[in-house]
Amino acid sequence: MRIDVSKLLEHLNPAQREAVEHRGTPLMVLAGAGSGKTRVLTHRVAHLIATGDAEPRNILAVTFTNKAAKEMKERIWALLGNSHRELWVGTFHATCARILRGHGHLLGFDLNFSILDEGDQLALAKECCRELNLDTNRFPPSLLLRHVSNAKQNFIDPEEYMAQWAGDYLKGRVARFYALYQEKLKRSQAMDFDDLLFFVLKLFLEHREVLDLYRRRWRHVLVDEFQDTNQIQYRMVKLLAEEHRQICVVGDDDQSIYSWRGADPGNILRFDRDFPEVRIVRLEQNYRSTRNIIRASSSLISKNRMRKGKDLWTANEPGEMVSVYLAKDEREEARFVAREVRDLLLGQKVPPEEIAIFYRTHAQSRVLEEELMASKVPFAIYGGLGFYERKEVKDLVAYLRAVANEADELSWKRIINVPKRGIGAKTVQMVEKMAREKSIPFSQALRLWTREQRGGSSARVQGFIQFMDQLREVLREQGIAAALREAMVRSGYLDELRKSDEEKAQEREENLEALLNMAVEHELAEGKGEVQGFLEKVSLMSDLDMADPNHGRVSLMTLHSAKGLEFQVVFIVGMEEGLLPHSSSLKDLPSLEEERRLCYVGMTRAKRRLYLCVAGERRIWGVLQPMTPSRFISELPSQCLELTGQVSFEDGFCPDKDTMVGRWVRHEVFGAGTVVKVEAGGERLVVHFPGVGAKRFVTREAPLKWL
DNA sequence: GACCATTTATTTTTT
DNA sequence: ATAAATGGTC
Repeated sequence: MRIDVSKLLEHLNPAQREAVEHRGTPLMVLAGAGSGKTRVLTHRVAHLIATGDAEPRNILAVTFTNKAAKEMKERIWALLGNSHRELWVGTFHATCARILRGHGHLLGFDLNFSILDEGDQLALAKECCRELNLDTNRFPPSLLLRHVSNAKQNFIDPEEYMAQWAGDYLKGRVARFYALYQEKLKRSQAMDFDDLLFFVLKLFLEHREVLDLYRRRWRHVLVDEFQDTNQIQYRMVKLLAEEHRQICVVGDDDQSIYSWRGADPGNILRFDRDFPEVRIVRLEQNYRSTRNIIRASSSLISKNRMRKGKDLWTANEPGEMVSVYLAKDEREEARFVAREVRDLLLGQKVPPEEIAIFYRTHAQSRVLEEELMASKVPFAIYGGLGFYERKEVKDLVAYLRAVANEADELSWKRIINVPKRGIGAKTVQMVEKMAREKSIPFSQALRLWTREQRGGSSARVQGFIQFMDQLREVLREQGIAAALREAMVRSGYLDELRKSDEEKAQEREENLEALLNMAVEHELAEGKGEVQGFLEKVSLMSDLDMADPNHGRVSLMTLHSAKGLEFQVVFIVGMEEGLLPHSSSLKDLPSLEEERRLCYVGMTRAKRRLYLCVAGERRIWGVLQPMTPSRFISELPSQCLELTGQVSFEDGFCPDKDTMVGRWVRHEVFGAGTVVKVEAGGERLVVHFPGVGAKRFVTREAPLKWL
């Protein structure tokens, strides 16, 4: 099929066009929020194909989320007029999983290896702690896992870690933990998320022929959200591209909000160094938001010192002011949001899916849910527990994993007594010991154990094994969905669920039904025998990806999950010191700046209308605490703000002087401002008014009211 | 092995 | 406030 090349370039601005047409040297696109980043990526891929510069199978495009990958694929197909299965667009993790299915055997991995999610990891970590007699108060599994993850992201294996840190009190223990953790993973033929990346890099470094294969295959490499790449991802990409140098990375340092997870925005600078002939294109025109929103956001982000610098501008109309609402407490804040949302829906006919409410922490969603519910506003919450993390879904998937990968000890142990079969911890312990002693997989030890033991639970174990063998047959002969149904019904799982007096039983059953439907769908798309692909999908998908065409619902989510989305109307709630910026980020400048970027990301999601909400007091962990408006609000230019809401502190209320700094006051003439300094033991105050500047007052006589 | 009481720890989390 | 994890008892 022929595609009109000039048509592809038609609706692009000069910078976008350059990014699409550029050839010959590495390319870095610094794309501001709403500047058409995805557009550039999709058009570039389509352009590569349309001009004949590349075959679909020679292109690798990596993203961070399945959702982004899916969107990109669909948009490219739309441009090209048909679907290209040979075109590889996927997340880093899915790409790595695929590579390892193909070549993992070179590192001793079974083709059917399992992928552990966070819950599985934690379960395994706890096991390790128990075996190592680690005091979980002093060394919480989550902390140990964090260290391990860090090590993996820096490509440090257990031996190297041990050699480096054996003498260190904490890290010496981490080292032992790391070694055992990896050993258990290997024994289970399992990998965690970091392993997928780690082992691909290892594969590339130790087996040049594999690297060469992929270098020849993927002659064009494109990376989305480049600011979010970690050390190991960067090295992977670099290895793939350093020979042909046909690489295009797209990112925005101002939207780097995952550095606490290992993302290293320094890779942007590193790219400059490793590919000195790089062509840099800046996309600075924003097509998404009104001028007021852009002005407020740009002003905020300009307060960051560590940035590459970009000037975002827009030709859009000024639009409405950014609303700052001062509420008495979180309840009143939620009521305001609910009331406003209702008005937008009914009065102004904004469709619900064009409205979003963002917060810093999940804990904040509860009041909002209650108030929205009370106002009969349809809404959906994203994040929190993902579909595949739900207990009942994980249980059922564990059955599938156990038969697909006999070595998967974690899965076997998970389901051995679910539903209850009278096989308890004692039995599991004994079988485990046996498996260790004979160095055989857990499932094999189970079989052996029934042969050697009489009485006790051995008959029940026998029954369990028989059931699993049967399940394997069903899977082989009738496919995934049939096997899931078998595991659900014939095991007695569903009966137990129905009998339980749990109030969520109904919901759980619906989830299982949804899982079955997904299995059927997968079979239709990929074929009945494709268990591995199904399990991979299940492990690598988050519920954010499933966020179905969330039609007819207002979206609630954390600021982190808001990245990459856009809405007509956006509310950011909890704009208070300690929440945004979060208290844990006040210790150093880099984390404070990341909080500012987080706020920036949230603000730039809004197309037409932006609300920032502040509560004067808030219940945190059950205790009522006075709150101060976020410094980020005072960093916005007052000309594009509209301050509304109740006065939330009584007149004359004077907190002690340590907590006065940062407090908001209202001045008869200057309007709202924040206290920036307390002088002479509280007798004088320096107050900063947005757009006016700093003013000094005698506290007693100042015409100020606390907000 | 199951159940109830007490204790404990709560940032964000694309995969 | 809350939920999960632990520890004791039956």
